Formats: sequence, C-alpha cells, structure tokens
Amino acid sequence: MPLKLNENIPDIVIGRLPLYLRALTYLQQEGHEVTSSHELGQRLGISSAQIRKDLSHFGGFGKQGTGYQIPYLIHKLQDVLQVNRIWPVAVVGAGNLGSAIAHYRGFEERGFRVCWLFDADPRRIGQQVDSFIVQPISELQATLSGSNCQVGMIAVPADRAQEVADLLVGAGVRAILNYAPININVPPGVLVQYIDPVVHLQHMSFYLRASDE
Amino acid sequence: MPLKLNENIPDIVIGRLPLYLRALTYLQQEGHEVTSSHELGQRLGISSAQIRKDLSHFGGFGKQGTGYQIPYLIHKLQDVLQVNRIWPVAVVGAGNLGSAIAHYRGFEERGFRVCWLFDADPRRIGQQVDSFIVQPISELQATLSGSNCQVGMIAVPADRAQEVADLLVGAGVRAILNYAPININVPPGVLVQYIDPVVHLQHMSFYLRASDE
DNA sequence: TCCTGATTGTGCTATTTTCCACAGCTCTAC
DNA sequence: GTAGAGCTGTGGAAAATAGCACAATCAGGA
Repeated sequence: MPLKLNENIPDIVIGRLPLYLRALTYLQQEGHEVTSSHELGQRLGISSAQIRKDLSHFGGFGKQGTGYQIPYLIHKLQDVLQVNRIWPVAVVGAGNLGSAIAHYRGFEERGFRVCWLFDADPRRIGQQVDSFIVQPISELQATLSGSNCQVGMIAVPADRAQEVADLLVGAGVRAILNYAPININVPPGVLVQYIDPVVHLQHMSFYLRASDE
Repeated sequence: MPLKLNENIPDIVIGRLPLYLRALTYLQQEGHEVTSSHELGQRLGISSAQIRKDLSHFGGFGKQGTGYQIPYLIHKLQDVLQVNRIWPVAVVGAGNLGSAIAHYRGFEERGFRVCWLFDADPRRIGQQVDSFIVQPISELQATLSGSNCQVGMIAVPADRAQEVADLLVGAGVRAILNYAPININVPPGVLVQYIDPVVHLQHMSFYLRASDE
C-alpha cells in the first residue's frame, strides 16, 4: 500500500510519530517482533485509540487481531518522517553545548548527521571538537551553499541567535533547531523548533506547590 | 489582587507561561516598560486573544486601554510559576551533556541552580566540572535526602535513565527533566519532561518534502 | 469636559483534539 | 470447523482549545 499523505494531517499527530518510532526501536531491541496499540500506549502514556487513529492517517499498518509488526511499522514511520536517509546538519556554536552536540552519537541511527561546526570566536576557529574542525561563521554561507544542507542547529547565546538564523536561512537551511532561549523570526516555509530546558523546568515548578513548603 | 489559582487551569496554558515570561524579560531588557497582548503575541506567534485569555486565568494583570506593565507582569508570572525563588537542582550524568549543563549560566536568573553533579563512572568521580566535584551516584540518596532538592535532570545514556529516575524519586525529587531519549516511569505525583533533539528534528523532517530534491 | 483611539477581559462560537465503542478481521485451541 | 479471545480501523460523540467580537475602561488631547 502506498503512503497516504494527501489529506491534511494535523501537526500534533506528526509530532507524536517520533515518539512512536523511538519506543518501537526500544521494543525491537528488547526482542519483540509484534506490538499492539495498547502496549505502545502504555509505554508512552498515550491512549491506544489515539495511536491507532494517528497511524491510520498514513494507511493501515497493522493487522486486526494481531497488532503491528514492529520492523514493518518502524520502516513505515521512517518513510513518513523521511528519516530513511541521513540529513546533514550544520551546528553553529562550538561552546559547551555545541561541543556536546558534536560529540553526541545518537543522531546518525535516527536520520541525522552533524557535518559542520561553526563558531564566531577566533579562539575556537580551527580547533578540533570531536571529529570536526571549527569553521568561522563568516564562511558558513560559502561552505553550505553547495552542500544541500537543509537542517541547522543554533547553539549560540541568545543575543546572537537571530543573526545566526538569518545566516542559516540564507544558506538554504529550511529546518532549524534553536537551543538559544529566544524566539527567532524566519521567512515562511522555514521551520523552527525550540529547546529551552528552563521552559520545561518552569512548567514543572508551577506544580511544585501544595504539599510543599 | 491575590493570585487566583483555585479554578482548574489547563496544563497547556501553564506550558505557555514560561514563554511569556521569557519574552517579557527580553522586552524589558530592550527598554520597554509596557506591552500589549498584541505585541507579545506577534513576538511569539500566538494570537493576542490567547495571551489575554491565558493571563486572565490568574487575575487581571493588565489595564484596559494601556496594556501590561512589564515589570509587574514579570513579577506576577514569576509568582505563578514559583520562580520567585531558586530551586536547587541535581544533575545526574557528567558526560558531555552533563558538563554543558553544569557550565550553563542561564539557570539562575530564571529560578534554578545546579547544586550537585553525579556520575556512576569511577573515572569521572572526584573530577571538577565547572565549580562542581563529580559525586558518586551511589551517594545520591544520602547527599540529597537532607537537602530538600525537588528537581533533577537526567543526562545519562538511555539504558541508565530508568534506574537514575528511580534513585532521584527515592531521594525526594518531584520534577525530572530527562535528556535521555527514552520514556521513564515514575510514581504518580512526580513530574517528568523530556528533551530529545532528534524528536524535534524528525518532527521537522516530515515537512522537508516537496520542493525538495 | 468630551471625544478619539487603544487595549483588556470575557461570553460565546468555531475548530481541533481526544476518546468511546463496535464492526470486522485474525489467530489459536480444541 | 468452529468458538472465542484479541486487535485494528473508524464513525461519531465528547472534551478541550482557540478565536471572535464587543462592552468596558483608560489616557491624552482639543
């Protein structure tokens, strides 16, 4: 069955697919070959009905009475999310966070590979971080323009994030993961996602009242 | 006016408050003293009506015709989110990520302070990372139990995350920020938030189709 | 003092998201 | 074979979320 994608699929559904994919990978590593919406939902804290409905947007991946073949479902979700390939990623910022990202080994098996590491600080340029030589941000555009790099990560201080975003967009990047704790403006068609640990911490600290000092 | 909190406030509203607070801080730094739901919404890509409605859950913070006094609104949001104080945080995992967290200077002014850094690897224990001496995870419980530490961060490999979570919960932690790319189980009443960059990347790569190679 | 332009707070409506419940398919056991 | 247990896919109801639109209020200027 070909992948259904014509209908308009809610973004919130797309956002859950990576979680399903991640959980399925662990299930597979644990030796499971088949799973059910119920089992998956229990792991993820999501109702089984929601998982079935989410998956049904893309066609019938399961079999009634049996459940889902894990390798097959993984394969299909990788197709849907387009991670059945490796996206080259440019990282901007070679400080503590950028270095941690450069060292991280978990991207490749999930569809991404850090290929460039840029920084503006002359003291960092030329230094080796993991297997990368830190390149000057002034050459970002020239370096990336012939490369079909469509994914970038921003790991610079907040006051530099907007200019870095502009540079990345200028170099053809269409998806940006921004670790700087600030909102950035990008032209339509460019995607941005944010990671700010303090936002998560503050979300939780709201609930740390009552039964507490 | 006292803080309204009795009514049941949707979690999704709470989740946006840290974003409002963050944007307000930048507005203040830029020299603004007053803002409007419209201006704030424009910055955040959120409708002004939603911002007004979100804020109204906690009482009237603005003035008709004028807008919101930024310092006052910041103060009120800090109250609501309970970040008008500093929460001590325990970090588990002193690898590249844990070290980057330990070096990060952005927690304190937003309500959190890393106070402990634990690791299981004997080669790391005793080493200095930023201003911290890495402590053995075997002493996590003893170290934290008298400390009223209620917030923990997990920065260990996925296959260790569950046991670390159990340790933290055992030591009295009630809010966990998990950087390991795996779901963890915690008893009711304990909060967990997740940070997995690949989830965000895969969310975006879905949309990197069409108009693409 | 009164008019104008701006902005909030909110009742109500529209839209989105989640969930229920069941027909129908699948496999196993006997 | 056939009964029975288990599971998917899905229509439609329910719940949650977002947005509209406007009365009420405010500041400033004429």
